[in-house]
Amino acid sequence: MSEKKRTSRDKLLDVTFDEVYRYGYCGAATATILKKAGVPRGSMYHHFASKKALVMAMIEERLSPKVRAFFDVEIDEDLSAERMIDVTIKKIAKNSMLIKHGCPLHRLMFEMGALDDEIASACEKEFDYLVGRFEKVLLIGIAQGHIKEGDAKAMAEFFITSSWGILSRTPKSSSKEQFLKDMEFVMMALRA
Amino acid sequence: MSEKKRTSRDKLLDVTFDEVYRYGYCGAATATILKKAGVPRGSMYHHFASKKALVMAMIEERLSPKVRAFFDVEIDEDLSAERMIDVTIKKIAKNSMLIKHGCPLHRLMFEMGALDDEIASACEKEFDYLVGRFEKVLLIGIAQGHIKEGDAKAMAEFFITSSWGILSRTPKSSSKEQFLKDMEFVMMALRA
DNA sequence: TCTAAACTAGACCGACCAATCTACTACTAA
DNA sequence: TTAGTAGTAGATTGGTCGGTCTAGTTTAGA
Repeated sequence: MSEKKRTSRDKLLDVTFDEVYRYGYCGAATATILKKAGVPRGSMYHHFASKKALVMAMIEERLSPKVRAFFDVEIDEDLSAERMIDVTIKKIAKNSMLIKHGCPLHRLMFEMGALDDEIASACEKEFDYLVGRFEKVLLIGIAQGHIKEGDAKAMAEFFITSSWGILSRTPKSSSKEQFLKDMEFVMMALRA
Repeated sequence: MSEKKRTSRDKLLDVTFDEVYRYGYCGAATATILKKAGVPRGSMYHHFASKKALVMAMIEERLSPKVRAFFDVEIDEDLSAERMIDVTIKKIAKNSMLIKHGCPLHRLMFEMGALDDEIASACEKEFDYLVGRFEKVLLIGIAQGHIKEGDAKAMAEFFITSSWGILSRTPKSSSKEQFLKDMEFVMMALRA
């Protein structure tokens, strides 16, 4: 497997992530992706059967790792659950793209939810992963007595969906300070 | 001003609301809108200068009233603030379109936030209205002692954005029960 | 060195997009 | 009756969309 092969494919995936994040699935044009990646049409359709296939690969190889890197709680048994979540929140707050344009997974999931089952399912899979991770942390928190007793999975889903909503304001009206203030409310609902 | 004139314009606005709600601004095709409304192209461009102008009118004359009808808190000084909010939550929960496809204002605002300033501003105006209404109710709640002391505007923004996030799951994974459960967490953050 | 597969390259295709155009009809007021 | 306006009607336009096609180039193994 040559370096060039991977390079061309990788460029396509990188640019596709950016374009879909910015303009959505419908708004992202293959012609633009091709131009920005500096890759000819034939190469794209050699590597991917269709625009949809390109986006499905992008979800798995770009969006998923990025989202996990930012939204995932790093579990550290030595820390309190509250501290682990706090670190995650601060990490999100530091990423200005997330603050201004929201979570890319949320964007795609919300747009495609009713339009394409396969893309929606791929997004849901990521959502479920994040929920699972947060659930684990919340269970630790409940055991530690820092988090309210109750359905940890439901709490995790509340945490992620409400965070997504908080992050989904217009770039103009969103800010790091606003986000942190709102997340404080979210935590109030979960703390024991 | 004839009846027919209003009928044609109205049909266009009604169908535009549906199509934009379902497929987004980019995904909504004027050809489809025209076909579903049973209105010829010329009529549409007689009433509206462009697709964007059509959507701007739709926001003001359809989306805004609908969103206010569902998301707005009806202020009733005889009730407790908590009860007023509870009525609003129950009203949202009863609307299956909102539960399955999320808030149409949120959809458009999230899609267009970075793509068109005028549409984004029109949406923000509605957001600000809703925030203002909730703020008023929360201030009543604070006075009554049912709601936590604090920045009522920030609380109102938290309430709306987190509700939007909670409502923005895929149609497959969203349900009335899930929504009510999640809104209970939101209220936990606000109750005194 | 030869061959097959992997990959690049971009011209090209029909479908569809928003928007324009000209012609026509219905209504209204002078 | 007539002139002007509001609205209907849909064919047409230029541009963009995702996707196909054929040809050329590079790479890896026999």
